[in-house]
Amino acid sequence: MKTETEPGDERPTLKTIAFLTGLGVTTVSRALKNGPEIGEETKERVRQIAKQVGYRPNRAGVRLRTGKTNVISLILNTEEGAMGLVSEMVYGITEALADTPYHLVITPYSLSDPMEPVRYIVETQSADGVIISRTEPRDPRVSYLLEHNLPFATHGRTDMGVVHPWHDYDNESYAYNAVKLLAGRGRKRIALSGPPPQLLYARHTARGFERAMRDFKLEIFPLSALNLDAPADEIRRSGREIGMASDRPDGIVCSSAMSALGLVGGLEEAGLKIGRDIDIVTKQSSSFIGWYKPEILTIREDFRIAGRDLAKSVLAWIEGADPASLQHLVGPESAL
Amino acid sequence: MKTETEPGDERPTLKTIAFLTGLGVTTVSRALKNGPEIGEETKERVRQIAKQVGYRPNRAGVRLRTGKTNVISLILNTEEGAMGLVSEMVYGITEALADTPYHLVITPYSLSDPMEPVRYIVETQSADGVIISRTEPRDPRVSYLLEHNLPFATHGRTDMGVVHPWHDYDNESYAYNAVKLLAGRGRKRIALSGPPPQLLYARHTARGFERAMRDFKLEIFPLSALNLDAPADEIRRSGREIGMASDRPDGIVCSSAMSALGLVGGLEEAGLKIGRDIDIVTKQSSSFIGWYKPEILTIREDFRIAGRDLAKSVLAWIEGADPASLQHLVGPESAL
DNA sequence: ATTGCGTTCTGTAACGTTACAGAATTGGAG
DNA sequence: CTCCAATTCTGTAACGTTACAGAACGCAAT
Repeated sequence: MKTETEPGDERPTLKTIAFLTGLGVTTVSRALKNGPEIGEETKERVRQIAKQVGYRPNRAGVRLRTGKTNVISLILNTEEGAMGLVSEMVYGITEALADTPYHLVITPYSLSDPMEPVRYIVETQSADGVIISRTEPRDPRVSYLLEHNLPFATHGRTDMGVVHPWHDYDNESYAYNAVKLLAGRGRKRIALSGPPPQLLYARHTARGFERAMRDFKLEIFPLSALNLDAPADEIRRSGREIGMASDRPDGIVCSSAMSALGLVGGLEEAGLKIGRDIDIVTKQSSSFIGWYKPEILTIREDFRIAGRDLAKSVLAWIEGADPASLQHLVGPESAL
Repeated sequence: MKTETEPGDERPTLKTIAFLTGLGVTTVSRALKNGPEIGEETKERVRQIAKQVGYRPNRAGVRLRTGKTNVISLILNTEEGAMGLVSEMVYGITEALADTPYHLVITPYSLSDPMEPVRYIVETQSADGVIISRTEPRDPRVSYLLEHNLPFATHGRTDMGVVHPWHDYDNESYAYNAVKLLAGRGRKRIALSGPPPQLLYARHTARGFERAMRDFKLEIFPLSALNLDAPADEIRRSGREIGMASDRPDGIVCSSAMSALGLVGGLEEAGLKIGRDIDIVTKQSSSFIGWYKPEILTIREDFRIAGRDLAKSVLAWIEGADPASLQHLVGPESAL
């Protein structure tokens, strides 16, 4: 016969439903998974009762039995300062995970050992998939995860002749469009304040910039030593110097809102008026630039879209999709 | 997706250690928990082997058996725009969780149903503790969690005659110090651009502001309709109007970096120079203000500390501490 | 000797789930 | 009527852990 009496007070389990329907636990389990060997009528009845008692599968039970964690892990470097990036990306990921059984867990790492969280996750099997930020051109985490068959997606491309899902902002297209914007406003001498040269997307940015400069027949104002990783006051000083130079540019393409702010600060110190004497274009991930200086031209980079896309790709890979089909280059103009 | 099963390739469990030591699984379990009924020598031997084989307890096993999830859930509103806040707080939390078995999972909610994630966590027992942001003076989530005996901590105080752990920035002290700063620079007519009045900390801010204004015998420039929730262009326009008023203030205390930027934009449009004609003080949670306008006076609000403190409080409550002892008001001057 | 007792260890069962092998019930086909 | 096969359901075992009730042992007190 069946089991003892059910108090009804506790969290409902398969057993509860089995008791209420008079079916076996196994049958209930199969029914809720819409298994083919269960009668349609029975399935419906089980589903009804399940909804009535508010059944929610116990994650620990599933995980113990099947090994499936229903967890996506976002690996974050806690030392990076990129403010808006993290929250927006997290929001995007949670959006993509909202109607799935997946949870998002944040796994931090310090620059002293970037491999640590990845190893932890693999060794303890604590996630079904991983999202990596701050991807490097040759990223050891990527090789490690591939070796251990753990699905993942990277924010930013790699350059190691290996295929995996990624999402990247189309910085080439950004730089091209930025120049185009400046050209449209009649600017002639343009400078580029790009990312640190060792990063892959510095190359993309430079390529788009140079292509546009050729296409629109503009003059490049060289700005070698300056990049986003420079300290605030240096960028600011650099802005002042640029502003005071006799052959100063009348347009600047900038790869981050932060450095744009620094430059603008310096340029204004030098007595220039943005929008009149010089135009500056920057990427913006949140709207705060508009709060202060609407004169700064902006092209959107949406990290929420990035998060959503990365999460979707990991899920797709988990479900067996071809990783080669999960690589997305998203430009300023496109919406996902 | 699955690799070949190699003999020593499996993840070690208690059974593995039991086999290696010749002990029973129970003994091994008790030994690793440093239980009193196990011989000291045995414990040491078990610990050694465990370390050797790299034993890590299986979370699903523990969770299924004991109900302990080792999860802290951070409940986030995905519609809020406060950029730096989230990432810094997340980092702070992960710091506090770093040397514990706890994981951080992000649970999002939309403004349309703030109770949803809290209910979910309680019903599915999916966390041992919860951290709540955007706390309201009378917060239904707080009552609900108290009712269901789930430990939690709130970012911001409540006003419902009920005791629970919280962490709050001392906005009264901030406003007082901000005025003091302006007074020290010889400013006489000060305006306050505070938080939306329905929020609890608007009251705190106003109190500190008014107290300082009395203490330093300054004149309040009234600024009724303006608060942080106003749209960007309105704040900007407001700044311009203030700047052009004949009785304009010579100092402004501002509750957020964003609105400070808007105001400064407007003031500069009106021809004022920050630091000469008028001084403006704002809270800053990241250093980006300094990137653009070093003339803006800033007082730090550290969300990383907030995250760390909140996480520590939740853990302490879980371990049985008195919630009344887990309430921290952190001012601009104090470090935790 | 027997009893009692503390110390140290052990086996069993259970948490909720699913894989698997098997059982009961149909409805035809022989 | 028997037999087969498809359909639908069931019980058992296992994932890794810990609570619990006990077992084996030495040792002291009766």
